[in-house]
Amino acid sequence: MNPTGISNSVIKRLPRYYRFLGELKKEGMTRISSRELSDRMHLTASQIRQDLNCFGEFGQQGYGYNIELLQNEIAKILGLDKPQNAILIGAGNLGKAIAHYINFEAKGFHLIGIFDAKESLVGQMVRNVPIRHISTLDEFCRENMPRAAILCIPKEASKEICNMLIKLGVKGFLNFSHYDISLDHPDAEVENIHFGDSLMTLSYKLSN
Amino acid sequence: MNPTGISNSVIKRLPRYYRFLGELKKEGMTRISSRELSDRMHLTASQIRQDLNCFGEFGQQGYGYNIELLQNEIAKILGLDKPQNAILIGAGNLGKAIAHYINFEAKGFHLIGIFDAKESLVGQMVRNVPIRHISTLDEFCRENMPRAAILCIPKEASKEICNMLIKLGVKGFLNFSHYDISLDHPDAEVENIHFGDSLMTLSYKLSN
DNA sequence: TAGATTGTTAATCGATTAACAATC
DNA sequence: TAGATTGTTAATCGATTAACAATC
Repeated sequence: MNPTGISNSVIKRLPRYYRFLGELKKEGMTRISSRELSDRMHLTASQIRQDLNCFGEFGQQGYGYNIELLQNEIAKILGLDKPQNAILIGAGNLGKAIAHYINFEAKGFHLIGIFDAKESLVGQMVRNVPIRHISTLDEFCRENMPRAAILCIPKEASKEICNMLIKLGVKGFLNFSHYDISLDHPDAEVENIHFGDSLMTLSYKLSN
Repeated sequence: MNPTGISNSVIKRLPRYYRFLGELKKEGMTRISSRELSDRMHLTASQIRQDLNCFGEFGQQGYGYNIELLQNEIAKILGLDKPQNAILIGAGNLGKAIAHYINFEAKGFHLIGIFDAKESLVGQMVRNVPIRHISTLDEFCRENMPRAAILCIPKEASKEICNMLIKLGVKGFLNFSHYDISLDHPDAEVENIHFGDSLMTLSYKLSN
């Protein structure tokens, strides 16, 4: 369970609902029942209704759910309507890929700065955001107060930078490094993405 | 539950055990009790013992676990000792980042090919693996029989390529695209990595 | 032998599914 | 009104935690 009282399992499913509803909208559909949505997403209708009812009553008996309306509600629940400032640390291949391909605005964030330790990268623009030198991070944060940081740097660097960012008021992390933020900072909100772990899990599944 | 009878929750924790044991080894430690490991990893000792006992009896009463031995056992369980051939589809920023930074050999795989639709990339080497044109994928697979594919391409392309790869004998996917492989191919092993979903989850946590 | 710590069973907790009355 | 489908409560299932006998 979370501070909000909603279980993590439910929250983790919300983005997928959001995506599916977006596709249905694109297909020109306007309403859908929990039953039909469950068929499409390969879940149970029960689960969908339970999940949604954590946040309110968005459907109508005998009718189902209005797709556009429901998608908007989920957007609000996820906070997509109030983007928060985020910075990206590390402009190597991975950092650049993130900066290039992720539509931050559509995911609830506003990318306001990119930082790297490599002088040669400083000044380059990625999607209208300039890469700055890591030595200017402190000052930048004091001025711009980002709420979230995306860590695309190695483990050792992450520990130090993360410590600093938390002192500067950063509350959440999208963490690509192997540094285990929560161990040192139990109150930080962290989403870990560990490619290596996913590969090993896949290896297990393919080996057994 | 899995074909192997081990629950997914357990399997997902194995890579983290593996990483922690590696660090303990680096620190020069040789043994550890479930209690001390649980303190370091912020889990319960019970859970650690339960998890490990799914696969065998690796500890000793009154002593604990031998770190090196346990790490090796987990490596075997994960299949890291028998690397499987994998190919990477899409050599944009993300694909390149993956090819550059991930130590495939250490994660149970052997990267044998990289493919892209962009002619200008063809022939470039990434870590000794040449980028090939996507039109040669079919032939390459027939000759080299890769077991796994990493999809770093957009949703639409993924659907088509994935279909083809499964026909060519690919069994597992590390999927960065929004194409929902399991819906069309229930028997494929899939690990999804959706940056966007993780960002939205983070947005939720920072908004509530 | 006494102390420590495992492997394993039993108890608890939480998440998912089923059922159904309420209602559009 | 009758049919459909929700919201919600109850039942089931699975995962985590606690307890403890076995044993090094």
